[in-house]
Amino acid sequence: MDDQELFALFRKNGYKVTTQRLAICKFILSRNDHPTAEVIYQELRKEYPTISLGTIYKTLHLLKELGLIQELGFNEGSIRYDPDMELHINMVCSICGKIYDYKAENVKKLWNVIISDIGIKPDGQRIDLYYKCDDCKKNEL
Amino acid sequence: MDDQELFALFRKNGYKVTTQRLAICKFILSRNDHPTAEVIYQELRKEYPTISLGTIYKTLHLLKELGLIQELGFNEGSIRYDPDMELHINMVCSICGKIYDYKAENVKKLWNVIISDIGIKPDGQRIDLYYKCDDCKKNEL
DNA sequence: GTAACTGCAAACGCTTTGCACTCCC
DNA sequence: GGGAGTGCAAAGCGTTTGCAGTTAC
Repeated sequence: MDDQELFALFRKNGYKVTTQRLAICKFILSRNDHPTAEVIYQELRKEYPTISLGTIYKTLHLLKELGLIQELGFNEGSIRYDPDMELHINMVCSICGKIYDYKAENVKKLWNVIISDIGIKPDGQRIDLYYKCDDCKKNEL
Repeated sequence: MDDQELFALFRKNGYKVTTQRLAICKFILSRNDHPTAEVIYQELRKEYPTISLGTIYKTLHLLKELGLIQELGFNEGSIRYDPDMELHINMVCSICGKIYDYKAENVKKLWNVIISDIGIKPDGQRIDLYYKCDDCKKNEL
């Protein structure tokens, strides 16, 4: 999604285009490790020293409303933000908490079988798979 | 799981058996709607007026450590506690937030196919399916 | 008897809110 | 110019922690 499309999407929904919104939006859309608000804040502060956490949260809510991202609550305390709205598996390291997305045609196919088994119309889904990542496995010895 | 088994499990792990622990434990194991700590507190307060939220949280952590329950972080703010440690789908109403578990042999079978596709050894998983429950669908009209 | 547990209240951390100032349109 | 958006700081809320008194064993 390029600047043009973002501009259009914001305006269409009656929101103004600001430097902060663009920056937050482009940042979150470019990451697939599901950063927390704090991580986004610390990263963006380097380029925009006056940006505030309040603005980060308000913008993230806006992006959620526009359907660009989803919120994933974990029990580590904070919420993570995931810009991938398609069906995928969140691969979560059960030790360090690192996350990456796993996407495959077969997952979609099998998921559709499950959905039709249950017989309801889904609004969305969240699939987490907990495992030990390579780095953490090494350090376990 | 009856009282005898709970007693044994606690003692085996070096924990004392107290009235509060038994009550919290039996309460959470008997529910499949994944209550929050606050809900557990309000319910148990009826029978045990002096029980405290602190004790609820400490006991829930203990039960998690013993592998009897899992914590599910949602973005509504609070954590929910799920006593079903087997593979299942959390059916979450995207409007009212009500949850029930969906379990089926076919889900396990299909999930195993996905796991072997990915090729890792899983530590656990969490599968949420968001949909509109019958009550909420009715009220939408 | 004593170590572990409870209840209470204070502390904590993430998120939300309110408000004066600023900037988009 | 006007209203939406930002930044700041205070408030909110679920959860954790510390400690004196209590209980299991």
